[in-house]
Amino acid sequence: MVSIKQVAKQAGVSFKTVSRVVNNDPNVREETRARVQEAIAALNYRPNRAARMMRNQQSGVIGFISDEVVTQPYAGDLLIGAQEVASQHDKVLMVVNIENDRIGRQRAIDMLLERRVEALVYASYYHKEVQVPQEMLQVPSVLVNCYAENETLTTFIPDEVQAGYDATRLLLEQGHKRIGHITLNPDIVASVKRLEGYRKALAEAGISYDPQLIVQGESRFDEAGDSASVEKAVAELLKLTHQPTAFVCGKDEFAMQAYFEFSKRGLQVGRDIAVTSFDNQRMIAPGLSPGLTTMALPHFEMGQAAMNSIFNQGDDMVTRLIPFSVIERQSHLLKN
Amino acid sequence: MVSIKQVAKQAGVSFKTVSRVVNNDPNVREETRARVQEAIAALNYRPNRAARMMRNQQSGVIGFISDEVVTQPYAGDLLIGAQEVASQHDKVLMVVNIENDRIGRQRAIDMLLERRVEALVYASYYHKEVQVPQEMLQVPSVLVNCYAENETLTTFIPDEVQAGYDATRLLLEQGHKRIGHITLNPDIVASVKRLEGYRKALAEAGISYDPQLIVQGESRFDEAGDSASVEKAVAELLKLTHQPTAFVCGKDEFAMQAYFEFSKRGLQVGRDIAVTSFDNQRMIAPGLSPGLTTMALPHFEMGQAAMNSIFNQGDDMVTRLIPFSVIERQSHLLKN
DNA sequence: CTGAAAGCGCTTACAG
DNA sequence: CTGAAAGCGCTTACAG
Repeated sequence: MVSIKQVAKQAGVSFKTVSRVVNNDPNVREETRARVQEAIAALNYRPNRAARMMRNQQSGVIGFISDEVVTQPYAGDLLIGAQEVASQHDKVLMVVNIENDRIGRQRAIDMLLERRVEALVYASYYHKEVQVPQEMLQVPSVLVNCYAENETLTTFIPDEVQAGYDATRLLLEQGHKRIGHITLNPDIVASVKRLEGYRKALAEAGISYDPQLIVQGESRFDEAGDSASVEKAVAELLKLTHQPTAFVCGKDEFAMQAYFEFSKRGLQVGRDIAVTSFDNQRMIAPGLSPGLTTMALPHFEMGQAAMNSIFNQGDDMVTRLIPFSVIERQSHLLKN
Repeated sequence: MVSIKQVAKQAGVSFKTVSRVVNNDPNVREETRARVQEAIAALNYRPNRAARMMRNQQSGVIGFISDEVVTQPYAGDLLIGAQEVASQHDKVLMVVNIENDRIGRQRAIDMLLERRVEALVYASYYHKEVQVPQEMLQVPSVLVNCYAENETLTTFIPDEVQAGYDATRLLLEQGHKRIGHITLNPDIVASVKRLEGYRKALAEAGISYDPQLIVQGESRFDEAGDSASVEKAVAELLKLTHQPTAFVCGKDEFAMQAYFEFSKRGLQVGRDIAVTSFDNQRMIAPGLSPGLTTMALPHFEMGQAAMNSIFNQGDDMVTRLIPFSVIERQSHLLKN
């Protein structure tokens, strides 16, 4: 790779002058600048960012610790949001994905700290609690889509309660009074918080809460995609004497399976039953018929917000709730 | 951040001695080594990787240009595979995701080259042709899940023909003679090559090719997830006088929609109709009932292979086909 | 407007 | 076994 000295030699100036041209220092004679620029173009010179930053005592890189965000569907939008803001500030992201047996958290942080990252983003593919490694505190750090018990770091998480509220509200507005809710694994935050939102919406509408309408679509030990549990959940809800006319599904996969269960029974979403859901999996939601109305996780927005907070160090340590987007398709409406 | 000099001072040695200890040079007296290590621990010293690499004229970083691989479902496994191999070689990945309006290709390559990446991986989220920017040729580069017309670079792509063959073969082995094929957009490689595999399997089984059995599930201008086209495709195939008894679906989303179309007509996959598909979307394939038999794209393996080729520069420029994995669930079997 | 010196945090020869 | 010098590619004062 060609260095500043070679450019200087080619242009017949000192390497300091080349540095001036590269950095747009106005104190260079036009004629000199042109000559240097010519040499730069001729040699295809690119300033060595690392050398420059070493002198300035900053690396220009931000560490992004990905707890599977790049392998889970669309959670990668977290990264995109973060990258967008970082690149506006002329920083580059160094991504390390950690996963069970592969690269561990310790290794990831070591690699990043040896590179002198200016800040650290720790992002999880689903909303959960994490143990923050002590070393993260050595540089400005934020948590995205996850939180620490002791609240030591600025945190960005999705507003699950609001999402649960919205998903339920959409159905209430259509006049439904009996709304079934097929929940996620009860150990995860999303499950608990969304149920809270569901109850809040009911309460607000003056409808009393009926625990019979709440069934788990996912037990604590479920394999991903186990369709048997949704099958059972739907069966259970439909055999109630006072049947639900609408369903809030814990995720789009549940909704997909529920559509099948309805279909088996001759029931049709959009005609006999209304459905809302969570996640907006682009693989599923638009492809169902009718299209699935669902609450999209604010992955991109969380990534952006997290990175913005890094550049606005004035902010105190806070936990910020980022709203879901309500993606309205047809499944929450009934047409006769 | 603490530097080698501060450690030296603390330990009462020259900074060169600290360097020796850090690099496990045997020529250090045990007692000295112990003293230095103590100082390192006390100050929580971490060698500055960038400084070290600058002296050695290598950055230790490999550029990963992601053409949406981190945002598309499971394509991120490409990154994971690449990262795994890179980290075995003590290299770290610098990921830049390029996307329409956000960061462009030129910008991405500039950022990476300014960081003096030792090699470049260009990965696409689906198998397609790309224009390789000239600048990529300045460093060792490989293409993953995409290819260049002029074959200037080592390339790793999925073996579409074999996958098409396998998907069809599974059905032929069950005795099916009439196999419908719902294809992807005919402009993409996967569509063409898989059809080639389909025909090869038929020919081998001595079954003549019937163009009536081939319908597009996706037109050239389709929106993602448009369910209308699969609805039409299935209808068209089922109204043939000599109906197909099995279907090869171009992707799992098609299969999901086809399941619904069958269900509407009282047909059941696994009893009346056999299905195979492509992609192994974990969001869909295991959740369908019966579970969908599908060809999984070798994302992880392609990432690994690409990175390995970077470290084995002996290899000549080649195009290597990476096999899909056949994920057998129940949908290709008929049980009476 | 231009340049020579010093230094960022390291490692690579070379001395002792 | 240990250290002083030089240098990687830059930028930051300071001279002229």
